[in-house]
Amino acid sequence: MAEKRAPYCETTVIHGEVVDRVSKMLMPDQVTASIAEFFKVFGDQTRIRILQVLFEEEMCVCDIAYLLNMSQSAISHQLRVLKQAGIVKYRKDGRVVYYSLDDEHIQSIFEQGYQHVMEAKEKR
Amino acid sequence: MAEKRAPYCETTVIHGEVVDRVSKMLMPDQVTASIAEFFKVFGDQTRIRILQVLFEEEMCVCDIAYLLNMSQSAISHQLRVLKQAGIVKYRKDGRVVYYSLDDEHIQSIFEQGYQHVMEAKEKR
DNA sequence: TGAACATATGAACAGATATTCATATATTCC
DNA sequence: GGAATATATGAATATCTGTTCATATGTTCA
Repeated sequence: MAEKRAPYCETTVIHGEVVDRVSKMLMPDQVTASIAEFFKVFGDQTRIRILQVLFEEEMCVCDIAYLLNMSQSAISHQLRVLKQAGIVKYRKDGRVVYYSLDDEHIQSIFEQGYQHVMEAKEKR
Repeated sequence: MAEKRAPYCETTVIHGEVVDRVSKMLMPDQVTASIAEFFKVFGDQTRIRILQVLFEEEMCVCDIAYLLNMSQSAISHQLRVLKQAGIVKYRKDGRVVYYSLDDEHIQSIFEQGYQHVMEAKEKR
């Protein structure tokens, strides 16, 4: 049984056994923080649009900016976020920098998000 | 060929053919916005921790707050976000409200995030 | 070497977001 | 009915985040 109360909900543990059992299965905070950090990258429309473009083809910064009708700077900033998350990689050819996907799982995750959105649409 | 330039990168379309082809495959903004909105929900550690708890078992607000050592209010606010995103559902039993998962795909998406994080760890 | 150009980056600002605090709502039990 | 309790919610606040703007970096080409 849970012996002590946290600073909150101090009056009673409503379901002590359940709490005890699940508390043993919790991931370290470091892991849950990393997972949240990873998904945060997908939680921005600009980055989703960039990824969608890169699913189709490797592409340079200027062309992405043109396609999405956004500033080169904005795209460059977001590509850095994607790069730091290990989601895209780049290669240089002269002064042109080509970005492409760096993780096979990304497309699958993306598609599951797309599916969820589409199913939610049907329900309405 | 792309005929006009966007307000940005006005000088040249670097790869006109690529841009033209991909531009025809872009999803509507409404869709990419929804996808980003969906993933945004996973982009918060508290919500990730709540989901992890609910993977194990249906649970009431007070117990979740206790388990995660957070205020009842904070948990309640986040459960609302999860509910509005169609990720969790609830049932009432007296004054106790039990939350559980409302989408089978969620666990799969979560696990892919977990895998990515773990693989990223190995690479270091 | 210098002009042109593709990209990167730091600072600043505006808008979004998570938690706290106070309080409302709704249910149970005496 | 009234006290206790589980949850929900609105407002306020502090922090985070995305874009813009100005500028730096690095490459090409004349």
